[in-house]
Amino acid sequence: MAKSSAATQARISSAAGQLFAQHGFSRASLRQITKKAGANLAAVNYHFGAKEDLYRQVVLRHVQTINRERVRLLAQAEQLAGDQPVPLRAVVETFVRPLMRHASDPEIGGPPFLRLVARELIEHQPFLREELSSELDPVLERYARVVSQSLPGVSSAELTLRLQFTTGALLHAGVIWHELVQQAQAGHEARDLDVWIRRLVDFCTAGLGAPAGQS
Amino acid sequence: MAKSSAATQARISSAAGQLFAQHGFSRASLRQITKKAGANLAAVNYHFGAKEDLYRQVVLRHVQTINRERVRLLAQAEQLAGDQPVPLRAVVETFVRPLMRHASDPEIGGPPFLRLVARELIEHQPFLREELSSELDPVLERYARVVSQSLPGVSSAELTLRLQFTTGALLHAGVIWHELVQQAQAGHEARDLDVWIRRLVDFCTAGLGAPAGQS
DNA sequence: TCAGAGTTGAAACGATCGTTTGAAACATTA
DNA sequence: TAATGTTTCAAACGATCGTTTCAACTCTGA
Repeated sequence: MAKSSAATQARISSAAGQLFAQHGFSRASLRQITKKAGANLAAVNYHFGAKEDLYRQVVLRHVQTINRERVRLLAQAEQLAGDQPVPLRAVVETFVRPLMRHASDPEIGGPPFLRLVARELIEHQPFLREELSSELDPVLERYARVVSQSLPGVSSAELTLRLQFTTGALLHAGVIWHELVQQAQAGHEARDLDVWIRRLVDFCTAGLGAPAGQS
Repeated sequence: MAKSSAATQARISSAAGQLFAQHGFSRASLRQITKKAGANLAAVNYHFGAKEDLYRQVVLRHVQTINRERVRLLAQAEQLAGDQPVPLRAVVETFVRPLMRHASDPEIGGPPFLRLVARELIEHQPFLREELSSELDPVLERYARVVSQSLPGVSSAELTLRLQFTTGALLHAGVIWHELVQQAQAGHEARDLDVWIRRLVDFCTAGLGAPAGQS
């Protein structure tokens, strides 16, 4: 019986992921979600508790997946660099690529999910703010340390800020990329994602390594 | 009698601006708005039509104010440069400063309004998408032309994209700046805004002028 | 001064929302 | 098979929403 329960939860979670991403927390109704999932309306409250709990679970699942992949790639790059500092461009790649890949893969999240993350960073829904911070902040601090080794001339406060700017550029880029792909009736696929990532990495690498303190 | 009508509309519009910014379109209710404005619930539909019309008016008012100031500063910078290309850094300043100033001035919009703009660029509410695009796109194209003169080595497509990245970094920076100011119990005020803008301009200027096409 | 347009007000309408309820259906264990 | 715990289901609850209605009020112009 536990099998049926898990399957229902998975269907609801998947449908919720798509509808929350498309319409946001308050506009995606539980009736929409359960209908798309082929489940009963009451199933959400039975399996997940309140609507907020379902939302929390969906958002954190995406963010955790991306962050795990980032940490994995970053460790790999560090190993490759040996005792030299990791090249800045390689660090940025590990920061950008997992999120863009996640956004471009319909299997795991698909383009719309990026809006979900971007929206969440803007809205900071009170009931999820802390959990999201405790998930994101350690990774950002890790990146700040690694980047500071590649850029010894830039202060720590400056780098923390620039990583935030990078995050903003990345999120906005992802949202726009999604819209462009939708308009351009597909046809490009994976290669274009690589071009997009390269341009984004160009931009962010230069920004992170900018000469500091001009007037 | 027209005087009373205009005053009521202004109170509603102001209250709506604050509440839409804080809670978003669907979560800010007309009952909240009219209560804050000291007006009757029916006054919104009487003076503005539907809730969507009120929202549209509020968002466009902010965006138009910022864009007018951008164009003004850009023309001023062009005049100062004579027949030389405008220095890239100066162009970025005219792009960044009006939005950050608008966001930091409680009189005209205040910090929360930035969330409203950022959210709108993510959500693209269907009923306002076109109007917002027709307001933003010409300005972005204007900037693409000016920047391309300062950066003759970068292709037009690349620059358009980099301006989008700049927009993303700018919006995210504004949202975060608002949160930090709230946490840090003020005390810093205008000087800190300038530091913040300088750092953001450092980042974006370097990003826009990045060497293109690395692997 | 008085008819009439413009504006405000209280109340209600219909719709949708998240959540709860209690019975039916199901699988599992004794 | 009988008993037990788990999951599904249809239905309803209470609350809130945007909008409409229509009477009361206010000010203008002849």
